[in-house]
Amino acid sequence: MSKTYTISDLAREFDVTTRTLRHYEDQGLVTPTRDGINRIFSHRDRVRLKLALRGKRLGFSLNEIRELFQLYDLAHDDRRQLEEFAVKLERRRAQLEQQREDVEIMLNEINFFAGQCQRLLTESGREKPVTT
Amino acid sequence: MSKTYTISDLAREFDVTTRTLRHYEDQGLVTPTRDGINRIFSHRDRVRLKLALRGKRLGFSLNEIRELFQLYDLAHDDRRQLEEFAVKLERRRAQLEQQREDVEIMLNEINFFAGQCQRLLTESGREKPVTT
DNA sequence: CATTGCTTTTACGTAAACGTCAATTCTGGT
DNA sequence: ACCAGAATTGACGTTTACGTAAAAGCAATG
Repeated sequence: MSKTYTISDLAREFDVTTRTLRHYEDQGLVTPTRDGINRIFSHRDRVRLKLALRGKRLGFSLNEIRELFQLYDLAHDDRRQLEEFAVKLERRRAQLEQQREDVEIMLNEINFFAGQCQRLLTESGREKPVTT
Repeated sequence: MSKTYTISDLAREFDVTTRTLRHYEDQGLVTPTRDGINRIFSHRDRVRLKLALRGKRLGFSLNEIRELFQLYDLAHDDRRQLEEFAVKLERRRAQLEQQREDVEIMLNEINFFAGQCQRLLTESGREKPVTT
């Protein structure tokens, strides 16, 4: 008997609304069982939610995320599915490597601009010195 | 007299539709001049487009991107604007560092799964050997 | 000069990812 | 028994980022 979560447990923990969790169920990203009418989320659901939110931060759509989940679930037996999975993983990898590059470039730019800002701010600070 | 571009020049180069470029003009991301009725994009527009598309790949909204452009344009004189700019840069930096971490995690996962796939595929390849 | 090709504006359409009621229902506590 | 605080299911609304179709204007080319 492993740990379970209510909808608001997960909502709190991951800082999303309950609406979001219901929506993710509709989209097949999580598959909570029921206690009567109430949703019960498993540890697996929690993991999937975490993965989904990471995917989202990286700009993936819920469809893409679900597709990966499905392929991961199905790809164990079927060879065709497995090959398809491998292909999609390659695409993702390429995309992620592009993204890694983008992140580095932007971080460099931001560091540069932040430096400029600091310079300008401290300069104008000296022009108009504080009374302390 | 520096180089200029037509709408389809840029569309081709960056692999977007002309509709997208018009939309970006509406949103104030690019500011082409006119030759009669036709748009003429400058080098500056090209740079901004490139920045905008990088921002998009990282999941930023057009609003956020435009905001950064505006702040960058205005932040040279006004100290308040400059401080605001610095604050927003910090937020972006935090977000990008989160994203960098996300990318690394996902790349590791993908590498792991891709490895599994290869293993399974070559295994099943041996079970059913090719006739060559 | 007619066609082809690229451009324009206007304007409605759409998919994704939830937000936001509304109307109930359930449950724990007093 | 009763009330407050979560939970539920619809179902319509909203924002973003374009897609798409329609109607029209220039420009070169055969």
